[in-house]
Amino acid sequence: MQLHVDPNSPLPLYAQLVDQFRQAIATGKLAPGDALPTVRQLAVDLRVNMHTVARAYNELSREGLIAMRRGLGTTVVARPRPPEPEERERRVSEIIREALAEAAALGLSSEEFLRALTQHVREQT
Amino acid sequence: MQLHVDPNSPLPLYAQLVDQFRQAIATGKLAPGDALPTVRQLAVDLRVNMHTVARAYNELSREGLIAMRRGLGTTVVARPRPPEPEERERRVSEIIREALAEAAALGLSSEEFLRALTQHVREQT
DNA sequence: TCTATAGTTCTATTTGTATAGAACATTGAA
DNA sequence: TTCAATGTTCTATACAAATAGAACTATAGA
Repeated sequence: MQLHVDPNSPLPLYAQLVDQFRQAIATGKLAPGDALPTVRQLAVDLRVNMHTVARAYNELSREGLIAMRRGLGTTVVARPRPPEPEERERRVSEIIREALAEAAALGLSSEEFLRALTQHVREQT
Repeated sequence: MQLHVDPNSPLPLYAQLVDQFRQAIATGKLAPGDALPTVRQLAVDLRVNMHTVARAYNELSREGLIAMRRGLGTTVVARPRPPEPEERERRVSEIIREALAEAAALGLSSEEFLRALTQHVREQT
């Protein structure tokens, strides 16, 4: 799993890590039982402070996604509870709205973006 | 133009403002010549400090998107230079990749997301 | 039991964000 | 010229983020 942090981003480092792990777990790239790098190791790899990694892990732990145990390391516990259909609907709309807005900022109409996505999905299969 | 800031977001307030204005300008919601709220006024409206708004405006000014003039106020100067086709291509891919990842985190396959987007676009017209 | 591993806690320092209040500088309009 | 509007600069304070280093605690395995 490739992780990266951008010290110049206005998003705090710990939040960048949380986002990436949350995403990886939600999509199954990290499955329950999988081990995460140790706090110290990841800190060295990313050239980041141990406490910064620990903070990210603690956040994920609070959410119930991972479990940290002294001497043992950290492992994925569970995939997040899937949202209610209504909430899910709302969030899909939000994803679409945001993607279209970003595409528009590049000069793409909704139709053009839809075409690009269609092609992308076709190529994946 | 409706603006909003979330004090609980890990993204700094000034960065939230920059994002929203950059987006509005890029999509044409704010066109060259349009006036932005004054630093003081927007600070009052958003219940945010004057310096926070000023910082956001300064960032946008540095990018050449707006011009601030004492006594006159702040106006949109230009739409951002459109990226080269190659760069544009790359960024569209990135938008797609991210949207699909977020959709996947909600349990949607690429095909399901494509279907949702198709429907969304149809409804817009 | 001993030891290495890995998370936890503590203190301290630096930097960035946000707030507050005040004063200053420039501009257009009265 | 005078004034109000608007951005600019300055000082100060509070808090969060990030870093650094050290010591502590729980665990599995030799």
